[in-house]
Amino acid sequence: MVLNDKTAVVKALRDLSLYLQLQGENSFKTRAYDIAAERIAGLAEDIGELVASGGLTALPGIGASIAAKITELVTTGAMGTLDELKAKYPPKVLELLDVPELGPKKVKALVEQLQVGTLDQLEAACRDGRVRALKGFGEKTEGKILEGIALARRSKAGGRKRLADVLPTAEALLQVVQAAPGVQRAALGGSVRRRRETVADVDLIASAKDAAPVFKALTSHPQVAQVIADGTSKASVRLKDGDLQVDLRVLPDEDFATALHHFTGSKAHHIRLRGLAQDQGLKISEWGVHRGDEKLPIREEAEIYELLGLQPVPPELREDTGEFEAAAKRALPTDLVALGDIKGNVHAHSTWSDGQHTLEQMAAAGLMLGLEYLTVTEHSETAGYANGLDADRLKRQADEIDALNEKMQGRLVLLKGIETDILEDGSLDYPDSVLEKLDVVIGSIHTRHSQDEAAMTRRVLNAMENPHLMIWGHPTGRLLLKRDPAPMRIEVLLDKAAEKGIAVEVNGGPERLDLKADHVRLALERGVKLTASTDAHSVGELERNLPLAVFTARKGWARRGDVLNTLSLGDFRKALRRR
DNA sequence: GCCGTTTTCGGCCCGACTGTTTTCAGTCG
Repeated sequence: MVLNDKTAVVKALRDLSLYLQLQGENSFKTRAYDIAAERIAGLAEDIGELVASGGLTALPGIGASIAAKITELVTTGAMGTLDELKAKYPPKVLELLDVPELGPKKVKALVEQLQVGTLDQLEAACRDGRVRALKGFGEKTEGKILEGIALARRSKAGGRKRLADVLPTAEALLQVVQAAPGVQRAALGGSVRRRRETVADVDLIASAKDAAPVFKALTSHPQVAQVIADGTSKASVRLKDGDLQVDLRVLPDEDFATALHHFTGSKAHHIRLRGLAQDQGLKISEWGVHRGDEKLPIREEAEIYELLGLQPVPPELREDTGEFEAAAKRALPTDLVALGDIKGNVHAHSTWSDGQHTLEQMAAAGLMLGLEYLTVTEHSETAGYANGLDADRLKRQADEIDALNEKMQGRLVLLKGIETDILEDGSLDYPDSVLEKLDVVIGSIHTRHSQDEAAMTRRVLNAMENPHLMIWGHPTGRLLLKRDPAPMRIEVLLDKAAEKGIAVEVNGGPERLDLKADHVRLALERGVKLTASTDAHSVGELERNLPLAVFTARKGWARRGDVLNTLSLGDFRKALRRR
């Protein structure tokens, strides 16, 4: 085993697909590599173990050929086929594909006929007018490529944005569309609706008899920087704020459900669903479900699934990661946790440590949100950077909590807790004599994220041996688009959490969403309970972060009963009782 | 390249929009 790195395998497969596309290879063949890449990306198991056990070909979409290439990469650190292809092209050729308007065919022409190999060279070729001289290119394409180059340079990080950063804009634009003249129904679609943790654009779907005024409402909006496309059923714009692309579709109301379904995706989900439809002599597109020339009336999305003998699939679950198998057996969860199920806030900070608002302000905000209880979990002593509490200040805070609880007369109850650091050796940051007095003990890692996998795993295993640990906070420590998850054997740790009855947090901090949805599923398979936590450092975050935690839990197939803070106060405390 | 209770060969989701075209290719989602 030379390269036990899942992301490297995924990247190699994706790159291989791109190079083969540049070669002009059969699209079904290149898609096979993309499908395999997605399969590996969604994999929870250790790629090295899978290779060693020979289990790769058991995965759908991975046959002998791709399995051999993955095995080669993992065992030798290189993939011969990929290296040979790379050698045929300029080293940075794939970044040309990041330019909107440029796909494999156009890039191939540019590389072969103009010897263009970098964004800079492509820009120069456009400015010299050499691009427009190529067959299939013209003046307009040249201009669009120039714009695309600028865009590609601006969004080097792959162009994806955090869900939390896009959601407010998306919801505001939905309101703009809903308010447009003649709109009957309107909804968000795409990866925003599926609650992907990062999204590339915003999809809006609306129904109206006359589409023109609806398109106008979007294209004339003051936030719009550029209108990319403006057709009879679709308009695309780019917003001033963050280069965010927004696509709007407007259709007759009879097509709304199938259009919404279509533009919700995912692509992988559609490919499976349409394959199943074909088997039954049906054709599904955004324009409806057809049997031959007959168009079947579809009023709601659920009818599409029922027509195929499937249980309707909630948007968050439409990723082709097992939902079809479950839907065929009618085994999909029908009680995914929802925002309205949450009775208490877990994980909050105040001015006692690094929060922005006082305990009283946080309590008042919790009350306004209709919560029954709120766990006060400041940082612990070692977290000096966050004004962590020593045992003495923790005691004084307890007095303030007692006073506040008395004042609120049970309308909202503050629970005494701590977010203790899990120290480098896995010990917690306070002696048992302090921890045993607390209602809630969250253990989190805040330092030394760079320990290797074995050390990090041992560290958390040790922490879980502590009978006072109740909740494992933001388990992997990742920061979306910023910091990778800490290396750790997540399955081993979730096994341990299940054994010890430790709950695992789904942290709704916009940058965290940790556990992530894939890991939530792993936890649930083991019977581990979750908390949908806000990790709120201000009253605003109490409200903002809870939906994000709930969305992430839902996307991981969490049901109401899997999430401890759906319980009322008494049951929540019982569920957290120390071992 | 993957896959298979009709198939080990012959399929593989489907359509809109744009620009370069004289009927369509490429890109996108």
